Amino acid sequence: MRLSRYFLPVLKEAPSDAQIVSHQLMLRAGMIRQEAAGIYAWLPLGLRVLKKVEQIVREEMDRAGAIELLMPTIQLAELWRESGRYEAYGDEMLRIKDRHKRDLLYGPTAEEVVTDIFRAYVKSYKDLPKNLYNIQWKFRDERRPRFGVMRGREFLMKDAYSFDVDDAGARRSYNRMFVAYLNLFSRMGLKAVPMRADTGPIGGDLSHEFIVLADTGESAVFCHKDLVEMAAPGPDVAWDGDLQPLVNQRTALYAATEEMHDEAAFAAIPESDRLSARGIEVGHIFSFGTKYSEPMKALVTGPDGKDVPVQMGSYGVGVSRLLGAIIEASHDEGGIIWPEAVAPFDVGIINMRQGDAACDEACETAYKALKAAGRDVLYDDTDARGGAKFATMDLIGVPWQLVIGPKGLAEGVVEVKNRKTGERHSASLDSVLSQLTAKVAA
RNA sequence: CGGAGUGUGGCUCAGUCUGGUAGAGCACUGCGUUCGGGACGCAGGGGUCGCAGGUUCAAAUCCUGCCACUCCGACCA
Repeated sequence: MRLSRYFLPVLKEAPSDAQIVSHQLMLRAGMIRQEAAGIYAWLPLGLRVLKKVEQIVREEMDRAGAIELLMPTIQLAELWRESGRYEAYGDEMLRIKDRHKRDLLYGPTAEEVVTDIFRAYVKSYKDLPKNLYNIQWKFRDERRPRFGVMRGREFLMKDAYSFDVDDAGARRSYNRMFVAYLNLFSRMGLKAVPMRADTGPIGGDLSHEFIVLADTGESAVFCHKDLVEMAAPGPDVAWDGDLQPLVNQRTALYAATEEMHDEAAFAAIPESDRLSARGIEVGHIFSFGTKYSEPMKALVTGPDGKDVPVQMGSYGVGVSRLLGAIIEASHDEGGIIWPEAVAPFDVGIINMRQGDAACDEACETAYKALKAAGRDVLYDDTDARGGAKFATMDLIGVPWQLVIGPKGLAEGVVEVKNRKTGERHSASLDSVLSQLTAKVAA
């Protein structure tokens, strides 16, 4: 992408409405624009990152055996009356009527819809287990939206729903999501710690929140230090085998949010291993049995010929919230430091002297070569000064910055800078290009 | 929903107390000089001062009502 043709409205100063660093940086980097409290337009740069985060979530869900579908944002009130949640959900639910005065709502979650879909088609235990997920916009009319996309009213959520014939199957489904979540957050450069959680209005008895540690997090958290440094299991686990040992490895160590905190259990940990911090909830998984299948009559016929309500679980990831969480966890004075897996661009080209024939030519060569190698490239071909170009690249967090200017070219070299470490080195354009194009294969 | 605060050009803000022709910096346009970490000069464009009503010769400024946004709390897959 040539910056001169792109839409990247960066701000030198942070709008005064933004209080926390991720919100300020998202606004300054031209990623989002607020349209109303808790409602944001995703500008081109923000959308790029959102799509990359979404794709990682999708890949890890698919790997764990979940199947993607897409459910509507607008749902029928009738389904929620069946489950009993239409009245219970309260003002957080945005309720609307169509031209026939029929009660509709903008979905805050999709247990009812997915249960309706499931019950329409699945009748036998032989079709189980199943896990259906979608990545769709949700709306919750929060009393107090805040912190930009961290607690928006409209937000993008991945929500998966598992269906099993018995408790043991439901447990296996839960474990698959547990492990998938560890991998998924790890791929985004996040250290997300699973913590025992309250099940809230969703109900059920088995639940974990996945918490990213950050000073600006909304909840206080307490855990064993080892949990934070524990590496993710990786993609090659036995997805159809027994994942319980992997889960136990984590759940054996103390970890709880404020609501579930047990002071005595925490005190039992050696003091040097205790971690008391703040965190951002980026995922939440539940196993809740027949809470919905029973009232909504989602029944399957078991091996004994008898109909039983299906055992369900639901598994959420706040996709749009993750962008805020990543920035909270990874930034400096200059701006955002994107982990390479989610960076909006892989490489930035800085033309230090736009209009200089030799500079322009070298930049064009680099731009074409990197694009041909499949890299996402942002070429700053504007006539801004070098300093401003560096500032923009740093602000939006481009991991690799290729600096091409008349001074270097006179000596036959260009410069490469790493956003995260700040390290730079000079080399010939050819060798730099072979390095930067090779990174994509790695 | 309780408490606190803020609405003045795209952004950051001054001006409001004490009413008298709407300001600055950044950004934007033109010309010129510059050019390796957010340049400089000259000349420009852009604002129903959140909305509505009231007081007054005169309202960004005073009064009343409303709206929006932010923060703290409560709340919260």
